[in-house]
Amino acid sequence: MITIRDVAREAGVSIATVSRVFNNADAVATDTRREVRAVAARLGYSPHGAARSLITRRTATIGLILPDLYGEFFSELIRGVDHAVRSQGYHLLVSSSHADRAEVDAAMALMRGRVDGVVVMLPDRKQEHVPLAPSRLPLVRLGGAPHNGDGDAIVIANREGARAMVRHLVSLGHRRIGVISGAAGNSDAEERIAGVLDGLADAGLGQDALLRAAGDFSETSGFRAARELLRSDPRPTAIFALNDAMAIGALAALRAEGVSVPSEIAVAGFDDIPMAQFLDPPLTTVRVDISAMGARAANRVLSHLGNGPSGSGVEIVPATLMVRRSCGNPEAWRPTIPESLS
Amino acid sequence: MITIRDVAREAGVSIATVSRVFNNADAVATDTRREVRAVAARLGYSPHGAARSLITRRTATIGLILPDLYGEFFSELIRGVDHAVRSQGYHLLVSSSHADRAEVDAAMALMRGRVDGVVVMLPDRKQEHVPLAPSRLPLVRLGGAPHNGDGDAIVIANREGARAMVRHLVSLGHRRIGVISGAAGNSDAEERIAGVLDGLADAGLGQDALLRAAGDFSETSGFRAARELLRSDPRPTAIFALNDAMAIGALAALRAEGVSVPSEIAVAGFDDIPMAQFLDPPLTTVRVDISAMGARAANRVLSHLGNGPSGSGVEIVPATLMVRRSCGNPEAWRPTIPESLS
DNA sequence: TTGTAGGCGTTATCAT
DNA sequence: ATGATAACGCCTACAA
Repeated sequence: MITIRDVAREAGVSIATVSRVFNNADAVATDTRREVRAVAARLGYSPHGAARSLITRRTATIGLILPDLYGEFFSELIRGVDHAVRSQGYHLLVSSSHADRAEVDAAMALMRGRVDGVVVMLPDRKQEHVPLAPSRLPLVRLGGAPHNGDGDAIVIANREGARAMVRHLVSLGHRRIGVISGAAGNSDAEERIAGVLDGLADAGLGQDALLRAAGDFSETSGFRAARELLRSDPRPTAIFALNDAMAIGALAALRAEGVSVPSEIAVAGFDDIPMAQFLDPPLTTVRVDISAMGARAANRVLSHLGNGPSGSGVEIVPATLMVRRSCGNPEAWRPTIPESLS
Repeated sequence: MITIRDVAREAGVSIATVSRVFNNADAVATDTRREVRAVAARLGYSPHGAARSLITRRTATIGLILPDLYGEFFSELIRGVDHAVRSQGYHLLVSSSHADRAEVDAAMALMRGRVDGVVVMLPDRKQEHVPLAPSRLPLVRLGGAPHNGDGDAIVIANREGARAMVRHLVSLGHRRIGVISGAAGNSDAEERIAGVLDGLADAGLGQDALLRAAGDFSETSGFRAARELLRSDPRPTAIFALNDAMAIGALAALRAEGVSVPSEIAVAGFDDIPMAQFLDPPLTTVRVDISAMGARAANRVLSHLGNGPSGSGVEIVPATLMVRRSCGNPEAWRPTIPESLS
């Protein structure tokens, strides 16, 4: 390994000077600086991150802890976080597939001395109160319930979004709505259920307008749940899956059963799967800008590190109702075509 | 910050002993070990990563450098890499959005002392010969051309996949095939073009069977290119977009123009967008297991670090032709339904 | 079984 | 403007 010493020796200066050059300290003669840079380039030297952060007490890295990495949701999320983080000169340390709280704690412990702050998405509701005690790192929670005691958080407007969807469905004349719920204990799912109830209440409809079927956010569970809903009598005229993956599963089930969508049964989803807009039959969804959510979380952490404007508390990311028109109509595709081409 | 000293003092032992406990050294009395663990837990101590890796000369982290993070491709990729890496107790440092070689080099320099090895996906063909010189890290290239001088690499069977697709299209009777090419200079795209030519040659067809339109792997460019292909006379009976995103753009264009798919014009794609199978009109694609590709790359790096079986050289990930039947037929959806449910 | 001490590569504080 | 040197938190011979 080639160290700062090698550069110093080769350039005929002290290591302090080399260090100054690489830290853009001003008190270095222009000639010296140029010489050092040249030698460093020739030797292929670059500072050692670990050594630097040991003395500096900053790693220029933020950690991202996720429950799982599946589908476009996390792709978007990581992209948002990465973008925000890099724009401030930080690195991104990703750790995913943490099914329970113990694993999250372990991941956080492993991150000590590797990151300056961390964005955490908890896998489960009952594990939502993050222990700020052991970890003294700036921490921002991502997703989950809005009111969650202490700490910063970026959460989705789950309740409002679901409420808007139900109101929309009711306005289309639906009086019997099947809801495919999310993973048990998942607070995003629970918030959305609450929003569904809100929406029904808004419309003055009772619980009999609601048929529930259990899902776990997976496509397979959506397929299964939709088939179950079809067996109820009378069956629903609309199915609202609490995330897009399950909505897609539901579409597959309806197609398999020969049910036409949306004329016989309308299908709605929730989340952000950009490609959902290309699906046929059409899927009305509540869209969330996941990438922006990730960026906000990252910026929040960075703000605690002294970068950018500071903020704290719970921030809510809007969930917007996206209505798709019937699919046979070319107009329905219009929104997917860039403005400049239409 | 709470250090190993604090634990040592509190537990009434030396820091060496505490260190031994945390490194599972055997030469520690059971009582001592238990006591140290208890104190550490009470104090919320965990070893400092930077300090540890400074002396250990290993960071237990591997880096992943990517050109961009868009769509499910990278989600899958990261998932594969993350999984492989974590199973060996390593962390994952992600750095994306590197549009050109200079940025890749910068990212690699920044990673010195932060990672033990690195997986790099180059943004561009002419930048494919990675400089192993400055970086002494184990490095595995991901994607790109198979024969690329020195170094390890995991690449997609681009040529074979594209060839299979063309042969398939020809076997369906298509004699005029529009190809939407990929980003200029992108070697995956170039390999696929070569495969297309192979396929035509196999069928004894000349260049007149091929209509080319330029794309850049974006959905928008696919839309634009498809519209261009429609204007040619005679127009193609099949359109093969060199990745799925462009294929989706092409579908939108055909729909906008009122062309029915696949009866009037068949559309084919390339890559791995799992959701592509839910699209209607149906999209025949060459599927690549991106997640597995990421895992292989990671394992290759890890093998150079002494974990698992060693290997070297270029490894090729298969590209499989996935044929979708007509969409009006419920059978077409069958493959998307889990076995256990059908 | 446990403690002592040197050093990992860098930055920061003093001198000069 | 530059150089010596003490940390930073930890691991690991070597001693005890």
